Amino acid sequence: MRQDTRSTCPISTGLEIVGDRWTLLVIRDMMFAGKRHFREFLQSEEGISSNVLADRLAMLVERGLVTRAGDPAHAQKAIYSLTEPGIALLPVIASLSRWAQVHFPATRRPEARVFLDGDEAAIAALQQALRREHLASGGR
Amino acid sequence: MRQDTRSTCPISTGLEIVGDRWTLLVIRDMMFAGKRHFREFLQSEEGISSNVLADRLAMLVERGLVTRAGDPAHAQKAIYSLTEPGIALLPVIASLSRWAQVHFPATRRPEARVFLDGDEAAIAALQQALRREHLASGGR
DNA sequence: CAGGATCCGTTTCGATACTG
DNA sequence: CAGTATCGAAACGGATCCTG
Repeated sequence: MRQDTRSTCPISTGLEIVGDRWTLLVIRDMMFAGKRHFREFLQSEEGISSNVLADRLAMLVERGLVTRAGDPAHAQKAIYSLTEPGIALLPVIASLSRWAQVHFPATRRPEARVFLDGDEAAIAALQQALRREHLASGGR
Repeated sequence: MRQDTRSTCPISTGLEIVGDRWTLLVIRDMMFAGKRHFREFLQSEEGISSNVLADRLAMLVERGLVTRAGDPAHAQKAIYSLTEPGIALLPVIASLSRWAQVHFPATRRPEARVFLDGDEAAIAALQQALRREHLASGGR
């Protein structure tokens, strides 16, 4: 029972997890802009709205890419932090970012400059920093 | 590190281009499953619907990731083919795929096995094959 | 028959007002 | 400040229809 009308593709993509319009943007903000609080994500220039942001953060926590620290019931602190699976997305985002800069330079904002893809040392260093931060703020 | 109300992130992501739910799936099918025709994309197990598929293909052609060959006005052949920017996404998809397999093995379908990330030679070879195919089927 | 357009019910989004 | 409630707008998904 291999082949019916539905043909399958020989790779899995992970797009079920990060394939929507906002999820990767939130993760990017945590990685490269050091954002930790609900309010900070709201202020990203792409302009996510609060209900969608709440939804995506909840999903990220549920799937284990992010943890939420602070009072579980009601907290006005709410610190979000990347877990290991989340941190592991760094090379993917770097790779995508480089693709965009090379093939669609027009979409690049003036301030956009970090260019990690291919720089293994820099990637590893940033990942280490994120790991340390994760541990510091309530880790795992 | 500067801060106003709209804080910006130091990298551009390319998500404006490939950040929706379907675009990367179509590209993946072209890369790894050798799909070329409208009908074939429709049959992917994720189940894209024909109106959405038509829309995404048109957008991919417009943005230059894909070309459409056949009679420009009305053709019942309609062969879609990846351009260089499209082909350049291969490492990104490979990287994402590996991430998913490592951190979310549960999402992996049994048939999913290709594992190119990190295998530079294999990536380059597949890209070469795609370039040849692109030239063969109406190139540029 | 293939590519794709059209119609329409359902889901998701986006903006903003609101609550603890 | 961290979210929720609400509601109109847009996108989706499915079926069907149209055109070579």
